Amino acid sequence: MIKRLHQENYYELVYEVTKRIPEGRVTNYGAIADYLQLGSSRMVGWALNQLNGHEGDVPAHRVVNRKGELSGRHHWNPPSRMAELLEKEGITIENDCVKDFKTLLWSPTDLDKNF
DNA sequence: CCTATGACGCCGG
DNA sequence: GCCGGCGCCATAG
Repeated sequence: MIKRLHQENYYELVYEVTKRIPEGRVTNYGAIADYLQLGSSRMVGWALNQLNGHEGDVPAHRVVNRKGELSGRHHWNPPSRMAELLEKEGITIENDCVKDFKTLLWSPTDLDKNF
């Protein structure tokens, strides 16, 4: 489990999970919070908010809300950047929403299937 | 210490 | 399925 690899603070754990979202797929805040047992999906948003600009190798654009909406787009500059990154991976965005969200949704629990 | 504020989500009506 | 209410909890002030 990831918690064993990096027992730092919770936002480091959030970044670790986010880095493992496959290209062309997305996940939501709640799925990450559940997997890490954070107790609140808001904490995932907080963690990603700390990146603000210097995302580095963390594909934060692949995290959307439970409906597939790009609720975090306003925290990018420009705000359209989030959608652009997703479309670059072959994902279609309609009305700030991931098209075919249901089928593109990836869950961190898939990681444990390898063990 | 206390209140407000979220890149959120569940539940009930 | 669409709201409103509420629970959640780290942070900021």
